[in-house]
Amino acid sequence: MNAAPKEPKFRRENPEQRREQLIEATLRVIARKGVSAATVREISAEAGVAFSLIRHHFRTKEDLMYAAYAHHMQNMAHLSLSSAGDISRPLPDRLRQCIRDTLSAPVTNGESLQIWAGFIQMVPHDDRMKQIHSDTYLGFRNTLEPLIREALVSQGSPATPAEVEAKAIACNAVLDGLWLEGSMLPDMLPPDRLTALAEETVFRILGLPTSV
Amino acid sequence: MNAAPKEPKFRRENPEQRREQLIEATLRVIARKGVSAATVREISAEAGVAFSLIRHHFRTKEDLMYAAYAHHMQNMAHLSLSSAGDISRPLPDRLRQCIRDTLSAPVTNGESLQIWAGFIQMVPHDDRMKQIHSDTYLGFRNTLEPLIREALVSQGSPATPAEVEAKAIACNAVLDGLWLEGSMLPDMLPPDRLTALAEETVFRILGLPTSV
DNA sequence: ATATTAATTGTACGATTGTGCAATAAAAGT
DNA sequence: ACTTTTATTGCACAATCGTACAATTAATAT
Repeated sequence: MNAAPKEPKFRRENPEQRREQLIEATLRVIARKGVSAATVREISAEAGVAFSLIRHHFRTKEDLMYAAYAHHMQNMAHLSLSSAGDISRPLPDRLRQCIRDTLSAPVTNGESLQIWAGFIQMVPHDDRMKQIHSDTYLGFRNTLEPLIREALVSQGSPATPAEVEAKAIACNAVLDGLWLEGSMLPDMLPPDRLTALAEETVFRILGLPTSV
Repeated sequence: MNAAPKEPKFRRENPEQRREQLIEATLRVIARKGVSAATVREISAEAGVAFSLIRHHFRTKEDLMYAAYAHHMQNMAHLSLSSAGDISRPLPDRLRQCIRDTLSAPVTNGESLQIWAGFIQMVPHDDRMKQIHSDTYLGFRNTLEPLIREALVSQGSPATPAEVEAKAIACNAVLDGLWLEGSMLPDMLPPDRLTALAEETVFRILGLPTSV
């Protein structure tokens, strides 16, 4: 009788894609309502699936959190430092680009901070969180260090490993601090202002000419 | 028969003191196990009282969280900047003292960071948290600014309001960033190292002589 | 001593949580 | 067309959450 093509009740997704959908739904929920609101039911509703599906793709909810944390951190690091290795551009340009990328959306952004803070408070209580944390943090600094070394060398400044490390930590701290403040008080500290402040401070730390 | 003095089953405490006990128990629990573990039952166990007592001293659990957040922030600010106003000491000394107080325990400290991160993620979703946040943050910067201004004036540097504010933000960012990193990686960045890095960077930002 | 006050306890309740498991159905193989 | 596979759903469950409220009991006033 009825030859109308029945609409399928759900789509079978590639497991890998589905995992990513669930991870991204998790991050959206955390950004919007905080970690405490990131329940399996809320997340699955955000992803448009039944809440029991989560446990088919992730052994526990914790596993989903691990995956979401790693995903978010790798994403932030990439957004911040993707221009660091572009050797076709002059050094100060690259540095400026990294500073700008770090201190404007979506990296410097209230939602990113929310996600970060939510995860950070789990780190001390969980070994796998610790692992993800130190991996991504050291990855960030290891990408930044060559830039610092190059800057010091170009100035004829002493570029001993100790010196490079110290300056890298200091520059990293400036970026972290401004990222923090810019994310929390976006009206008071818009991206242009943050970028200008960071450039001047970083260049001053490195002894580079403060271009004007 | 038995004239043994009955041991009272509990002590009636001054409400004000009890409130503070509960607040401090809350902060200990959050520091040790994270916000999600800070349930009324866990907190009251930490304080050594029945869990239903909490709701006699705080209208809701949220109210307890507000009080704990404000308490923690005021405490941190005081620990960090208590020497800022001591005009009997020369400026560089005061600056150095504030830097050291900020970048060593108990301010720079994994547990303080835990507490801070736990509360920070509540800020965007709650107006009273927002209020507490901006109050304490601006309070911190307003205490730091006179120090910056004094430093600039002592150097004969331009100390226009805009200039002072910019330098204050930069110095604040350095402290925030190093506080963050030192709290997360205490082994890699012990207080002495943090303090040395901060002094050099802050003095360089302000154009003060980098004493050696 | 006795009465009054309110800090404290004990228990119960509905809501929400992560998880377990059987039923269903979409997609791929035959 | 039929079977197989497994992604997906739907429902139930115990545990834990914040809250409500009546019963205690320490402390104070009379």
